[in-house]
Amino acid sequence: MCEAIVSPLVGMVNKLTNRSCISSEDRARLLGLPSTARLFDAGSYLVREGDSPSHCNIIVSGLACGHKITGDGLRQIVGMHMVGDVVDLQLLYLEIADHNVQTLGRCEVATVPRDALRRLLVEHPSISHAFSTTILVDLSISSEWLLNMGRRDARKRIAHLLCELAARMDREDAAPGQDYRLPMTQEQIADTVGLTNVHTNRMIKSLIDDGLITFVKHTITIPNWPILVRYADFNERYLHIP
Amino acid sequence: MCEAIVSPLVGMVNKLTNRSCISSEDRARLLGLPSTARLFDAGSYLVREGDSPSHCNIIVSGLACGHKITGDGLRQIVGMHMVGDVVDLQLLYLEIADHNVQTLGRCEVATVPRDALRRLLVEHPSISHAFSTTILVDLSISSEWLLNMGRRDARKRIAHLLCELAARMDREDAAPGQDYRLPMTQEQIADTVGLTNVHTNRMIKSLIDDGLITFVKHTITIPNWPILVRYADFNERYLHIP
DNA sequence: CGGAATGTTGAACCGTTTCAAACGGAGTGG
DNA sequence: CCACTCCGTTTGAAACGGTTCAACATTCCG
Repeated sequence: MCEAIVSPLVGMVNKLTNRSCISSEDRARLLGLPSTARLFDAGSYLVREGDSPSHCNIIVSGLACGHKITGDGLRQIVGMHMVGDVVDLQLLYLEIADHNVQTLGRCEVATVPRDALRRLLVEHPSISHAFSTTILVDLSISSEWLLNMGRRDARKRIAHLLCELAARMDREDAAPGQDYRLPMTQEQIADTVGLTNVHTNRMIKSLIDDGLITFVKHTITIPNWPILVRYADFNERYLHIP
Repeated sequence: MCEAIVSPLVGMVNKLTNRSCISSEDRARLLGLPSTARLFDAGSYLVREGDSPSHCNIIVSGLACGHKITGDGLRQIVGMHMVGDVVDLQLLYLEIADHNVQTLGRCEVATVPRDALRRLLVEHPSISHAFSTTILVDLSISSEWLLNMGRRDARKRIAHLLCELAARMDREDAAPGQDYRLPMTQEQIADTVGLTNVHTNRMIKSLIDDGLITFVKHTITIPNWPILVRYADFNERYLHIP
């Protein structure tokens, strides 16, 4: 019995394969990309606005977020990246990054030369197809976030985010409504849903008090999934889970 | 002097060519797609959430928007489409639409069989590259909208939107700060920035009173572009205009 | 010209922010 | 092992920005 060395890119390949049909040769090509994995502390920057890095980052374990900052220093988180995600998909086709990417909690990240990845994209349509699909799903999530921030009140907004994360989290058992680890501070949640940390705290409290969720030690539990889903007006269609 | 018949797709091809390097053969292939153009009244639906249409829509003239609706009927506009845009890029790689697309003002729209377009994508990497770039720019705009809605107050939010539209509008002279036609009602602007129509009205009024903009007969004028840009905290980097 | 859609205004109300202070837990050094 | 600090959470009270509702004015369009 010999344990094969697992590429840090398996997460990425699995995710791409789920979303799109990729031949086993193409899978092998992706896994064959030169990559190095590294461990980052919570709050490390992986990409900074204005950068034009020569490497792409892929989450191997942990969580990261993309964010932007206004002229007067207010922060808005514009996306969440989970295991298997390429956090800088932007750089596949655009030259400079227009937002920052930062780890949430400790995070293992694989690095791949941008050029090597780009070469695969032009040479193998099905790989390019898979990445494009991923970008479209990101865009779709982004649209739902706009709806969430623009048209739902604070409590629903947070509930909706928690539903989405539950649905997107990579877990062995597919059933939602289980616990999941959420290595975010309440301030970061606030920056995700466009509220203040104080008000976010009150609303989370009230969700807990009403028994809709549990939130201890960075672990979210959803005791009754259908109830939270209905309350949050959550419809997972926009996630395009196959 | 014989006037050549112009394909309704020239707008699209120009836009793609601006963003990405496309050979003249590929340009010809795109222009050669079978297409039919049609005129739509204001408020016509081009795509509905849940649809899986067999055709893609491209704006030939006019303006359209994408929007989503919450469970209790509140609307949020999640994207704006101008001439040359494929309004249902989603459908290039995903099967079902997760938001609606509706015209704003009268709108000329070209229609292309989805399969024909998809075939071009797999056969010609540079075409696929161009569309992917477009999707990434849309995603980038979406992120900036999140920042705008989440972290800027009502007046700035509207000012920022008006700057963005000025910068994105397809005009002969590239200089911003000129007039542009904006065939939207204030209610639609409200639905774009996540406010009520009443408050939107007051804020637009106050922008006008302070001389930052002019807005008569669906035409926006920006008398002093740098001042509005600074006020709105607008940085066009996220538009990735080449 | 008439009716419907859109824009405008006022006043009361409420959800969210702001500011300030206290609490709790984790990690560090004496 | 305790005292200390740091960071994140919690709570209260007051202020503010944006909403709501309702009425009226204006523009658009058939």
